[in-house]
Amino acid sequence: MRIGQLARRSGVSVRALRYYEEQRLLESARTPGGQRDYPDEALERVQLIQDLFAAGLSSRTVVELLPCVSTGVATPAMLDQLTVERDRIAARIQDLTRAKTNLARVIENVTAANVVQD
Amino acid sequence: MRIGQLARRSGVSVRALRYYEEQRLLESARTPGGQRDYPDEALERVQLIQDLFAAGLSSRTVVELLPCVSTGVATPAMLDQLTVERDRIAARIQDLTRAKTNLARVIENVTAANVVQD
DNA sequence: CCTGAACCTGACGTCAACGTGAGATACGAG
DNA sequence: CTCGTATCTCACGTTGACGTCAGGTTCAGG
Repeated sequence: MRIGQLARRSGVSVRALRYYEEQRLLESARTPGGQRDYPDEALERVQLIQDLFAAGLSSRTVVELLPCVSTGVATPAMLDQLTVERDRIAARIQDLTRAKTNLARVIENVTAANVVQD
Repeated sequence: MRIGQLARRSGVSVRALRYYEEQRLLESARTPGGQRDYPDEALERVQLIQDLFAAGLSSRTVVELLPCVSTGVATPAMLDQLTVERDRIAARIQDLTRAKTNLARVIENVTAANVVQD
């Protein structure tokens, strides 16, 4: 599969895929002409990378954790980092939940009676 | 209260407070000598700003919504934006929850038996 | 009056995850 | 062989929320 097709399938840009390779998050074989050629598993991998990015992990962290995420084998240090990140995400969820509750309360109050003309 | 004290109390940097003023998120009186002088309510306001930033709102969005958040009075457009932001946060929480579940599963699998020496 | 800490206004630096050309090469159909 | 589209490698631009440095001013205590 070439880069354009992988981009369309995964929903990320061609530029992003090249960036992932530059960051060593994703590798590719090359055609004799030098164009990237991805195996089918690349699709899952890209989606996983997006998930981790969406969770707020940096590319540096992702590149450290990807091996054990995909192979299931980890060093104690990697295991440590995994739990650190999981806890960070949990804390972030708490923050967001608080913020959502705040906004919802504001909406309640405003909806009640205080909507005003422009 | 001067800027250094507000910074210490709120836990944000002096630079950040000046930035908030630049973005019209926070105003200040001035001493005859030109130094910023904040009322006590500024502390709550800074914390609110931090909350909204933490929720992923941009300063532009915050400056639009702050009036109704603090006064409880909104135009229909503001009400709209409020719900948009609340829903965005809700969606983000979903994403994070998925990512957390993923990481937790990886941790489970790894913890089982596959921890390896460095 | 003096001094050190705190404050002031620019204005440029940072960092991550790409966006956006520029100019050249590869691929597939006809 | 040709043409159009896809892809390649630099390499600089973008965005947001500040960090940081420079050079000068204000404030409070002694």
